[in-house]
Amino acid sequence: MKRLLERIDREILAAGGKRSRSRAVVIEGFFRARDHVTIEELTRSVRESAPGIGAVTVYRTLKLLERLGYAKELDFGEGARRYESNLSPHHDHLVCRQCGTVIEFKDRGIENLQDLVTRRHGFHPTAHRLEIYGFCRKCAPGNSPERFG
Amino acid sequence: MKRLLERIDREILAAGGKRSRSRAVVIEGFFRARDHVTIEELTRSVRESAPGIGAVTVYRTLKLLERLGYAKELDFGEGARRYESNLSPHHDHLVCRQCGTVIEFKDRGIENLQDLVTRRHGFHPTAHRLEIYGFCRKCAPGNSPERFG
DNA sequence: GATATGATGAAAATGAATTTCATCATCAGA
DNA sequence: TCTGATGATGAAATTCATTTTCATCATATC
Ligand SMILES: [Zn+2]
Ligand SMILES: [Zn+2]
Ligand SMILES: [Zn+2]
Ligand SMILES: [Zn+2]
Repeated sequence: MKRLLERIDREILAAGGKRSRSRAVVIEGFFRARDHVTIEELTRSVRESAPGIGAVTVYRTLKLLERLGYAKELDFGEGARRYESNLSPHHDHLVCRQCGTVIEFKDRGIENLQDLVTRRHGFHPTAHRLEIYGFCRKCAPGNSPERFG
Repeated sequence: MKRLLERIDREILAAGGKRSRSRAVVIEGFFRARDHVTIEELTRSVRESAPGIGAVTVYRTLKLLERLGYAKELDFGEGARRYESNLSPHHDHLVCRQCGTVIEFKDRGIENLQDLVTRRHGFHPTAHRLEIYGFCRKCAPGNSPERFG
C-alpha cells in the first residue's frame, strides 16, 4: 500500500502536479475502501479521519486516478457512479437488485466470443461492459434475506 | 403499425388510462424513428409534425411504453438515455465512440455462458447489459471517415 | 523567503430526469 | 348531449449527480 501511494505520488509529480494532504487521504481511503464505492460513500468514510475534505476533491481525485489508470468508473444504473480500483485484472459483474451485492466474475469463454463478434463486424473494441442484474443467492425468490439476514 | 398503435391504445384504456392526441403522436413517432433515440432527438422529430408537444410528455410516454413492455431503456454512458423498441428480440450492442453508430448483435454462445456463470454463483438473472465500445469499420484506426465519409 | 502555479472547498452552474400544478381533454354516467 | 370525475398536458420548479468557477491556500522551485 505504501509503495503504491508513493508510486502514484511520483506519477503526479512527474505529470506536473503537486502533493496535497487532502488528496493523499482520499487516495489511501479509496484503496482501503471496499470496491464499487460511490463518491458519497467514499467521501463519508474519508471524512471520518479528515472532516474538512470536500466532496469535490473526492470527485477530482477519482477522475485523476482514472486518468492515471488506477481507478475504473462503473455505472450500475443507480444514478450515482461507482468506482473500483484497477489493480486487479479485468472482470465483469453480477449485481443484486435486492441487497446491492456485487459479485465479480471472469469468463474467458465470454471474452473470446466477444472478440469473435467484433471481428465479424469489423469493429475495433477498446472496452466493454457486461453486467448481469438479478437476485443473489440470499435474495433469490423463495428466500427472505431481509427477515433472517 | 396501425395494428400496433391500436393494441397499445387498448392496453392503456384497459389499465385505466385515457387517449390523448399528443401521446399518440409520440408513440407513432417512436416506432417510426430509428432505434436508439434520445428523448431530445425524439422530441425534435415529433415536433416537426406537432410543434406543441412538450419534452415532458415524451419522457412520460417512453416510461409508459417501457412499463407496457414496448420500449427498452438504454444507457451508452453519453449522459442522456436512449430508447429502442422492444418488438425485436433481445440483442446486445457495439457502440462506435467516434461516429456513434450502434451495431446490434445476438450471440447465443455468449448468452449460454452467461447462464452458466450465474448458475455457478447461485444468482438468478433478470436482465443483463453487454455493450462493446470501440471503433466501427469506418472509424477504425487507419481509416479517416470524417475526411472521406 | 519570494514567486509561480497547482490544489482546495464553497458556491454556483449544468444538465438530464422528475415532480408540481393549474388547465385541458376524455370517458362514463345521467 | 350535458356533466362530473379523473387522466393527460406543458410550463415551471425541483431534484440530484456532477462539473465549473473563483478566491484562497499550499507546495515546489529558485
Ligand atoms: Zn442480494
Ligand atoms: Zn468489480
Ligand atoms: Zn464509427
Ligand atoms: Zn438495439
